[in-house]
Amino acid sequence: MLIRTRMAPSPTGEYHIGGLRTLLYNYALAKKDGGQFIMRIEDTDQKREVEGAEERLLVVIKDYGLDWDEFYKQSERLDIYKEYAQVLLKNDSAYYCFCTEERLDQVRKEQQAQGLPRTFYDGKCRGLDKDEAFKRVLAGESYVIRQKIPKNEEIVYEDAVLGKITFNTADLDDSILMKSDGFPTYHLAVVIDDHLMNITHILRGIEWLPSVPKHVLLYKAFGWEMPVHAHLPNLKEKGANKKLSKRFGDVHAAAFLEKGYLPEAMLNFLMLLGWNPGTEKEIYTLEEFVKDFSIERIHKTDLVAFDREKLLWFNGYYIRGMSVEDLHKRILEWSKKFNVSLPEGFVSNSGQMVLKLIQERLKTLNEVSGLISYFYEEPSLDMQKLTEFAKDKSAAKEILNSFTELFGPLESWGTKQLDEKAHLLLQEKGYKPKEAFMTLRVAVSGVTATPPIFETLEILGKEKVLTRLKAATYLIDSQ
RNA sequence: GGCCCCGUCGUCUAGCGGCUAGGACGCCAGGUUCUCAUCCUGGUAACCGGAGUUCGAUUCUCCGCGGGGUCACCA
Repeated sequence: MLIRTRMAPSPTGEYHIGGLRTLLYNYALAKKDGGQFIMRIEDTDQKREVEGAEERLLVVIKDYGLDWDEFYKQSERLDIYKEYAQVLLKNDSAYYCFCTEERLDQVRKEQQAQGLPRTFYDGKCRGLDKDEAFKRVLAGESYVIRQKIPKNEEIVYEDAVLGKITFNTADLDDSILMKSDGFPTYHLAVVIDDHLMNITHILRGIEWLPSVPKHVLLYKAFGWEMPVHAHLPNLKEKGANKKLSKRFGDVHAAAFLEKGYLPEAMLNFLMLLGWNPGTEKEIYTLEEFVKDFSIERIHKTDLVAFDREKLLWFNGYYIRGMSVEDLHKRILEWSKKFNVSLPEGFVSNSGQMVLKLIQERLKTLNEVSGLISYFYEEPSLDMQKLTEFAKDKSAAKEILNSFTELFGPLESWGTKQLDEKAHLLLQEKGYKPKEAFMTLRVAVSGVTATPPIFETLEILGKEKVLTRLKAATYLIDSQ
């Protein structure tokens, strides 16, 4: 039997990074043996729908390199849900309920006042005569359809990850299946759709676990076979037992892309949050993951920390592993997509020479600008930094003058020659490597951390280097 | 609070009765070195607690403790 899985997001906001992980697992399970992955938009709550959310969510999923084989929208399937709700009504698994929201609020308040451990529907309409109820419906009275939960019945369910779980229907409420606006609730729609779409496996967040018995009952009422269900641990912030929160950083899948995280790095990071191959392999392409993934190796836990430091490491790892050409191309595409302006010199092919120097220092693409700025614009010099490596101001100035005299007459300008000449100079003048090179580094770049100095000088070019040495010397003189 | 789930280094995890409890990120130290980064080497650090089963429990059972989820005309 071919495996068919699905992802069923609601267009109620920006796509969450945790959703991407669930999607990834479902995707891998289906693709592993040539099955299908289905995308289904669960837009049955008109009130919560956010303008443009559906489109953005589909775009971001594709931006991460994932795709689907079939696509559905629940709002276009309303007739189907109505039809199947009738089946439930007929076989006594559901009933019409005419209670108003005001009355339900009132019931809840009373129950709370009584100090009951939980609130529940009091079953006022549960025993209504069927013909009587139908007449009221025909008369145009507003109604919902509720699931008729059997009293005190054990429901045993086998979770593919968690194992056997037993529920009792006494803990369940007669929840609403069909809303008064004619839209189904999640419980009804999900069961009907998963069945009609031949979904064989459902991997979803563990927050859905409590609704399983309702679904079991629904499958039973319809006489349908229940797909394999498996519940996944949720993502939390590292160090806090809280769901991912903006307070700690990005939570939207799209935001990570904008920051300059690579899809393949993010996917690799996500794969290992709740699953592992049982070997020590941690670097995974999507293809390899699809091949190795299995439900059996999903970790049985309820919360997994989203370690942003490890994500950063993965991203740097993937950046370092790329060819300079590819990385350069990726950075240009990224800057275009997110309207990030880069120096013209960097955008041109010669930018690759600069990129080569900073590649191993890059963790996210948005760090590029900060790391390359002094190659393209004059750095602002800080007197303190400029002189702190030499004995004093005049020593710093002397060092800069020596380098100016050394570089000025040079006809060829390459890393190797510069290196040799500079070291000869140090010997001759008796400068310590650190004081000389750090002073030089600050003078030409404005910062204390750069790629190796001679490579930096080579790319900067003789003209710029001499200009900056002059500027640095002036600065010292002026103070 | 009722119900349900979970519990190995700080974090992600391996482990499926007997291991010096392994790997990765982080952190620390050393090496490379003019800085940063990379890279290499080494190190740090964990079985929630208590009973029970057993010759032997991280592993099985029970209780406790801790954490999480859920109790809507939201998904």
